[in-house]
Amino acid sequence: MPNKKNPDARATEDRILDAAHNVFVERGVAAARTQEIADAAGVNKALLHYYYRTKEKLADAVFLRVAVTLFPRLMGALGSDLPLRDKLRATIETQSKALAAAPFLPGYVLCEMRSNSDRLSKLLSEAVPLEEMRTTVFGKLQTQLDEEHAAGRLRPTSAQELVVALISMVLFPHAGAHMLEAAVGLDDAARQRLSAWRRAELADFLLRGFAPDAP
Amino acid sequence: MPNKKNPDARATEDRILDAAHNVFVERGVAAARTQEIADAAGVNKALLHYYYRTKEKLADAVFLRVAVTLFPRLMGALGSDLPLRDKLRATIETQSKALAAAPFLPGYVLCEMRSNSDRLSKLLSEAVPLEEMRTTVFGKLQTQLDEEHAAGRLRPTSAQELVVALISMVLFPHAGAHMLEAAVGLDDAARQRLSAWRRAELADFLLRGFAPDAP
DNA sequence: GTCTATACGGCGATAGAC
DNA sequence: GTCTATCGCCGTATAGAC
Repeated sequence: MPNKKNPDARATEDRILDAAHNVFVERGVAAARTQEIADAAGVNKALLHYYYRTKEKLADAVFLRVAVTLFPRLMGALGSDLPLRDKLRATIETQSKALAAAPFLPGYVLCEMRSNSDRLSKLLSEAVPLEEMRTTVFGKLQTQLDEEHAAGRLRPTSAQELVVALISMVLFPHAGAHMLEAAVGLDDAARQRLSAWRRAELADFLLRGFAPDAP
Repeated sequence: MPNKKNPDARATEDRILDAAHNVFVERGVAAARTQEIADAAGVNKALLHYYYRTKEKLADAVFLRVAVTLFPRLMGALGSDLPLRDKLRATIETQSKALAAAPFLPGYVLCEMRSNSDRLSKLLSEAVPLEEMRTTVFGKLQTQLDEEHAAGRLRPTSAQELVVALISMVLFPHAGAHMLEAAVGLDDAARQRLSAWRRAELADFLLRGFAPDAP
């Protein structure tokens, strides 16, 4: 609630959050310095304390905002009522667009969850109904996969298996960008070509992969 | 070279390196505390300085030992003279075995390279002939892919594309273990099932994926 | 080579004025 | 709500004895 001293206090809190987001995503929370965040937000360190109490709580706020955006987006696409192929294409398309806008988010989420999985997953599960969404989404998807199997178009396939394959191929080239650049020379241009390929081909690629042997 | 004070000085240096390895892999370098490393090695903090001067140099030593082990292992399998399908299977098999022994290494490498890619990739490229290995390995692989294409068994496929797909599907379930656990409920048991599936099926899965459309 | 003890610096947190 | 100033801790680095 703005007061007379600053009619736009909300904006400050948000500027801090945005600044923290940028610094945390770039450096990782552990290596990030609160001073750098304050500078980026154009405020004093003391204000971070005023709004967020501690660096950890600030990190939680940043993480939560990201996760609460990304997770439902993924689940929404996977849980739609589209037929299987369209659903895969839609999911890949949403993810690709999100990645084009923020290519480093997956790496950030991955790295932070790696060292703080307990705290962060608890945090996330308090904000969104993780379990419920998973059960309904995966339930529906599994039914589709079973139908495709019955129709002879897929081998027996678990929804989890398919989703992990999809996520791996979509996120890893970005999450592991630096690693892949060193290991296989995957530069920016190549990554963009790969992204274009995924949007056009990945759904069918996966369906071929899970298709039964030709008789 | 051991002296009379400690006939086994080399062992101390190695114990420190191993302890640092464990702590760095678990916490990430930025969040790791030298005290914890010293404790784990059963020595005093001062000895870390004696052998490695700074925490950063110690981190470099740990990273380098890991990277120098993993990278040639991958390239060795990919650069062998086996026919395509066997080569893929062999690569997957080596990687799977390495992952079974050290499931968290990919996440460690990924996260460290994420915030220190310049320093670390320079370090790595001074220790192993990155470029050369890549060119020969990818050259040979590309030839194989071209032959398969000419024989009508594959669509036009770039070696990089194939290798990135392979690495993504093998490493991501481990590197992003915590993230995937939260997002899709992938627990230890499921991860093991997935690993078994990869060893048995992934090579053929990829080959089907890159196969041409049925006529 | 290994230890004890300490110096040094920086970061997160906070008090208090405005 | 925002700032200046400062505290207190903790981690790294180092000196020096053995």
